[in-house]
Amino acid sequence: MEAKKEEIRKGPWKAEEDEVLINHVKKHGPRDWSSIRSKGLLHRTGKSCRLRWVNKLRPNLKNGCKFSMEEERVVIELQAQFGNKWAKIATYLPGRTDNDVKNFWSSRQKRLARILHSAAPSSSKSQKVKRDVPAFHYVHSVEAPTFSSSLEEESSSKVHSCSSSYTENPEAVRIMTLPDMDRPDFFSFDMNHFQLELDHTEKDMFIESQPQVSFPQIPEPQSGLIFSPESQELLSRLQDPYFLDMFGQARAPELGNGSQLSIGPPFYDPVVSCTSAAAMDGSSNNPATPFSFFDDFPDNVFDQIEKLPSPSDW
DNA sequence: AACTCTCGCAACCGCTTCTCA
DNA sequence: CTGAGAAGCGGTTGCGAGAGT
Repeated sequence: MEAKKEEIRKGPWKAEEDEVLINHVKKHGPRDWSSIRSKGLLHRTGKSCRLRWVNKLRPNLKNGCKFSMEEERVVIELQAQFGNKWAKIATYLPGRTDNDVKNFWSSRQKRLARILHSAAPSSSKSQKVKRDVPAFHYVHSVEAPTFSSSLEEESSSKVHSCSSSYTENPEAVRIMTLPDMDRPDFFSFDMNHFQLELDHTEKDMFIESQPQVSFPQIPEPQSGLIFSPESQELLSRLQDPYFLDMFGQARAPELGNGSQLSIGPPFYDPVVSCTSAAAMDGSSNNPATPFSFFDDFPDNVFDQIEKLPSPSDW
């Protein structure tokens, strides 16, 4: 008649269960998870109880609060430094759990992968759907691409200037790069590279502060490209310095030169950041503030980017 | 209005590491 | 030292909500 003692409940937690779990923690602290079930308090595994506590019930969690820009930055940099050590990364982000960080990262990666994949000529069929061609004016391109291991040398590679508003944002460092993907199928366009033009001052600053990486090149734009304001905004984000971190370093956490990262252990107050009006009311994209480059990539941002010849052709 | 797609999130699974008898 | 159980961690899955068609 009554449910078997062995029956283990799964799925979403009820408020009553949460209450039982909270009471248990009040009495015994966040441990002895298995005893919750063995005492018959809940028909959940200890593992499940622990997870529920850690991810949802623990005090001071920032549930329902989007990652602030600063948090994004931290995650990107720490992921580059530590790899997928979500629990470790989460310790730098008070109020965030490893699950939060993991979900944040994977969803952004997925979005980015989709966007980049849609840039591939072979997959262009799937990209037309949502938006019109973005407006983005390439003013000119200069010099031919060169490949070298030196960033200084790279700075003379093929670059493009553009008329988007990013040029007015001194915070924006103007390089984007793509990951050195170890999955050959990640891009079907043969790892063509991207690079945007630096103005000299900022470029020099960037060069001084960044590791040397092989810079992808922005494919030669077709003349007269016009991108929507939305895409211009996106493209401006692509020039965020942390874009470089994410792609250039994220895949090489074990590199000995992780010291090139600019951050150290906990260095900001994400709670404050979370509770700021901008973070809470969704206005964090206020153009007056540093942008969050991950947000809202238009699906077809790379629609007009042409395939480059593979480096072996150069 | 119905359907599809994408995203964010919660929770589970399986493996590894830790603790303790 | 060793083995069993507990705890921790990273990867994956499933679902609901919202936006787009």
